[in-house]
Amino acid sequence: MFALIDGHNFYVSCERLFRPSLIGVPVIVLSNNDGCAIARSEEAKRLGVTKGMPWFQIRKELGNAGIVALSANFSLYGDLSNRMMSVAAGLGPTQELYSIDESFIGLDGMPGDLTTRADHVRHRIRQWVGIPCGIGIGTTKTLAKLANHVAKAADRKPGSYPPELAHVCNLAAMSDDARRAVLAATPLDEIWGVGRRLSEQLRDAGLATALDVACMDPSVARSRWSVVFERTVRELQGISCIALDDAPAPRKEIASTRSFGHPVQTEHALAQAVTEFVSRGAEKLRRQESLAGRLMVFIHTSPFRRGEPQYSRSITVPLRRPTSDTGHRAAVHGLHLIFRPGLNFAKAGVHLVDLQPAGVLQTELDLDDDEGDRSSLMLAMDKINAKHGKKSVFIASAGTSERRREWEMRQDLRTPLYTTRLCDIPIANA
DNA sequence: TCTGGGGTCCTAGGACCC
DNA sequence: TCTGGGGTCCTAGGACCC
Repeated sequence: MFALIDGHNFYVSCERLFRPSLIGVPVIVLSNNDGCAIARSEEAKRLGVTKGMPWFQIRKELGNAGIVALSANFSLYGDLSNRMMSVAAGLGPTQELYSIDESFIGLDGMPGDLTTRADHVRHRIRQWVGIPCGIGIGTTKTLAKLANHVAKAADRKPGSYPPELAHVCNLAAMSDDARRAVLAATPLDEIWGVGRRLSEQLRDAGLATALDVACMDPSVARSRWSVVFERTVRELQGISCIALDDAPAPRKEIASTRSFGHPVQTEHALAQAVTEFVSRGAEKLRRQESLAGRLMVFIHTSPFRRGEPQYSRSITVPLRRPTSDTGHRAAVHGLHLIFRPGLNFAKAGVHLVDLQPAGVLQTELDLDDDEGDRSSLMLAMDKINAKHGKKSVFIASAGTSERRREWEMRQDLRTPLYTTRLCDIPIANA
């Protein structure tokens, strides 16, 4: 038995916690670079702001609708997520942190009425952390996910589902008929694992609802589509195929990529950006105690600028030996091999791949090592940055603040780091 | 003028090697 | 006349998730 807890319009709820004046107002949170809407309040959704809608388009179409737009404040969301998840953990014996605003809870062996218990946890999160949540319960993760959707829709779209399913929806506690009715009222694209493409194909095949998928023959799902979809069908039938993952394996790949605030033409500016991406990736690498065996660099122009020449290339560079060194020059060398002058570059990034645990690396004789062992330097950097704030020390070739504006992203509308930076903590006046 | 970032998994073609 | 098969690596792209 599984529960899925999620925070409603999570980023918007985090912002409203510290600015109650935003309650009842259409609010959106923008992606990095203030590009497009990644979170929307209910009011903003009702105005017609769609998922991923570009900010310039929102302004053009809804400029005078009173929408408040904010730049993403991931330090704030991450901190509130930790608080929410630690309270959510009280629902059952095991927990999987699925995303910043969602968590699966394993409920096997829990005595008593799970619906009531879930409702208590929901209220506790609301009271202790301040984030409104919904909870879905089912015998498989896919059903718990679907139940979570029902809990949300029953509250917000009157008539979509029976109103008593709002906030907490326990599919496992329903009669077979009631559960079938819920599945029959759920459209294809609300099924976990069924995206835009697959739901199109399923519609063409004559299916319309989650109930239709649940009634499919799994072997047909497999032969006509894929093993992944077969698993989805079985999960909807109540056969658990996806286990709770409460101890996730270390990442297989670490990416650090950014769109630029302005088009970038020079190799010099790209090299600064790429250098910064490597340091960011290497920090994450050290945090999970891994080393990268290879590194991939890519650059590309903006696919949205139709009239302009397009260019997109990537290159994978093997590292002389696995490393998590912030200052690694391989990315800059790779960049040099794929760079072409005379283009407006819109985005670049670095993927660290072939990750392996740092512990098992055999030491070698450093007969021709040009960099030497810099692990203590990295340790010192991480400590300084942890104590004095991000980027207190950094690689100079990533550019100093004066000269990096050329590629740095726009983020003009960010709220303070209310909970993670001392000088940003709000002061309440008595 | 202005369109995110970070993941996983899968597929496919070409180069290269034996 | 008749021109293999299997493997790896690299690059590229698509589908899905949040």
